Formats: sequence, structure tokens, C-alpha cells
Amino acid sequence: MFDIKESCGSLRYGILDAVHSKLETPFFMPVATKGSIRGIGNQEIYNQFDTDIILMNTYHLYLKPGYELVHKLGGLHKFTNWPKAILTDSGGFQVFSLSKINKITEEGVYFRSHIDGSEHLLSPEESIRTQYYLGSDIIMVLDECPPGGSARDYILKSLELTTRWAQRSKDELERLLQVDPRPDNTKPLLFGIVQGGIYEDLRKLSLSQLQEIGFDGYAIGGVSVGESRIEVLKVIQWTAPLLPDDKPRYLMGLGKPEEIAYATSLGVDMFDCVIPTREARHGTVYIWKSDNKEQDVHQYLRDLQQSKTEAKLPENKFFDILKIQNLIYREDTNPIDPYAKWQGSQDYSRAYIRHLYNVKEQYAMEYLSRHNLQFYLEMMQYIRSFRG
RNA sequence: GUGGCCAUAGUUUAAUGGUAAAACUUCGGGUUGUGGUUCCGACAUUACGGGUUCAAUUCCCGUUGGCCACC
Repeated sequence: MFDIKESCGSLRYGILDAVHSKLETPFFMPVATKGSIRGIGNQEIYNQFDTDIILMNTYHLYLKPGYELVHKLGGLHKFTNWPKAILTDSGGFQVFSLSKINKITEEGVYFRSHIDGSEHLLSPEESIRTQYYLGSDIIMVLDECPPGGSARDYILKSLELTTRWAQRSKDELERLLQVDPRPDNTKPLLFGIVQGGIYEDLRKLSLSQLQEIGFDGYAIGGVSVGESRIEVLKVIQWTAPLLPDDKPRYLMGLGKPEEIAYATSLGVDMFDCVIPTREARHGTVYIWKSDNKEQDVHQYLRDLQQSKTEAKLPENKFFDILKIQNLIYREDTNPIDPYAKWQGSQDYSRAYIRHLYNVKEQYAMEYLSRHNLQFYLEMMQYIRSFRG
């Protein structure tokens, strides 16, 4: 299911067999919350983007259109015409981010739909059932994700609840595989999620409880939910090396390009983040620093290896940030990123895209989303090509 | 020509005898398992001149400009 082919320091290169795709690690998953990456069609992702997996969200798909419909229409892959792998998030993060409208109990999370106000119970079993019948390739357990500033006591209690939910999640998946095997007889992977906030010992505790249950992969959850930048780096530094060597390691929800590079250098294999697409919609663009993109990324990884014992990021980055609404681009006839190589990347000037952005033309957001996503995926290629 | 109304941020509008509020625009920043165009911040000598008052954007007079009605 997961083979490590090579490694370079703590950085690992492997192949993850995720039912619909064999995935080269480390990889980044674009976020297609409700079945589509905002502004980009799945066929375009398939044809023009270097990714064999995307992430979709159980919470949203549960509310609309519901797993019964998707199941009836042949599952997510057929329904969305995305033939490669899909990882579904469990809804655990929404429990945290929508906490104003929900209540957490032993049984699960009671919440009100943000769409029509109706009340629902999302239990571990219901989450797994939904993901199973949606046809997900990688299923995440339902977890509780306490906010950054939570008290240690609360985090401890929460982590133990997450463990109990994880056991119930695994039981439910095994039950479903028995009573109602998928038509093609495929078996999705199931990942556990390590919690424990900013406390090293609680992270260890969480992981050991999850390992006792046993999962196909392990995720680091509850990161960048309000902690300081340095705490985020420390949690990754402590937790990543603890995760079992022979299983894929997934850092949930992160991050900025430099954070992803940092985490790969500590042995993390999988990432997802809304940053490239959300920031694009808000005018923030990641661009390469020079034409030597691959060398620049490799140099950054070397710098990371040098400073490995410290939880900090090297100063020389391999990219710049461009804010398209800034006045300096008003008359700028250069393309958004002269060093980008994706199809269409050199077609329009900064001045033109800035104009479209300022008058709120949808195309500006779509174009910048394409760019940022291409940037992220290209960065992952260069991380995978690094050998010291 | 006579009478009336009006003048506050780039724009459209608030408010008050105690030195001005909002939306949009403009400018800058944020965004980390996405509640689909978002969140935060910045930007005004209240048309001009004079008067009353401890204090005027507010009350009074005049000037200029605009709108309406009548002749």
C-alpha cells in the first residue's frame, strides 16, 4: 500500500497506492470542497495539472447533495468525472471552524446546517458511512480539533474523545466492507488523526492510542488553528518523526510554500491547503524568484537540512509574493510570473489581470487560482526531485 | 427679475452648538483539514468671506455655484 523508494535525510520518496491512483510522495492535494476546485473544472485538472489526487469535504457533500444521490449516480469519481484518487475530509475541521452552530457530545457533533438551519448529528459512524458511499479512496476519521489557545486539560480530554471516535470509525468501516462491499470490491484507506495541540507529550499520547487501533496512515491535525508561527513549526518538528516510518504521514490543512518544504524535510508525505486557491481569489500570487526554479527549491531544502535541529525557516526563499491589486502593477506589461511554464501562463499582462481583478471579473480569480495551484504542484515536483 | 431649497471624503448620503458617521471608490495588509467576490486598517482644515458664542460643520449676514417654481 505504501512503499518508500528512497530518502534524503528525513525527506522520503515513496509510492502510495490509493485505489484510483498510485501517488508519488510527497504530494499536495488541491481542495475541491464541494466537488470542484473553485473556478477550474475537474477535466482541466486532469489534463493540465500535475496531480493524481484531490480533496473533497464530507461535511459539505453530506449536506448537499448527500451521499445517497452520489452513490446512486455511481460514486464521486463518476459523478464529478474525476477518475483519479480522492481523499475526503471527515468534517472534523468544520466541527471546529463552525463551532458557533454546533455541540460536541460523546455520540458525535450536533450541528445546524449553514444552508437551511436544519439540525443534524455527525457521528463517527455517519462520517465514515458518508465517505464510504461517496466512494472516497482515502477516508479520514472524524476528530475534534480544538482551537489554538485551548487549555491543556481540554486538549487532553478532546484527544481521548478523538481516539474513541477513531476506534468507532475503524469498526464502522470494517462493518461496511463486510455487509456492503463496494461494487468493484475496492477497499479505501483509513487515516487516523493525531491531536494534542502544542504539547509534545499529548501528541505522543494521541499517536500511541491511535497506533494501538492501527491505521493505513497517520495525519497531524489541529495545526495552524490559532497558534503562533513558531509553535506551528515546533509541533511539526516534534510530531512528524514520531509517526510510523512505514505509513504515509499527512499534515492536514497546511500550508504556505515554505511550510510545506519544511514539513517534507521532516518526513511528511501528504499536504492539502486552501491557501493557493483562496489567496488567489483575494489577489495574492506566488511567483518564482528566478528561472532556476528547481535549483532554488533544492537550495532551500539544503538550507532546511542545515538548520534542522531548530524549528525555523531559512531566510532565502525560492519565491516572491505578488499582490495583484497593488498600484505598482497598474502599467506592468509583464506576465504574472515570467518563469511560470504552465499553458496560458504568459498570455496576459499583470496590468490586464489587475484590471480584471479590480472590476471583479470572475476570470481574474480563476486565472490566479490556476497560477497558484500550478506553482504549488510544480514546487512539489522539485521537492520530489531533490536528492541532496 | 422675484421667491424657495441646497452646498459635508473621489462619489452618494448621515449627524450634531462641544472640531464629523456610513456605503461605494482609492491605497495598504490579512487569509493555513474553504460557510464561493472575504476580513482588517488608512484617507475630510464640513464651498468661500464675515458675524454671534467659551465653543460654529450646525445659528445669522454676505459671496459664489447648483436646483425648483413663478414673472
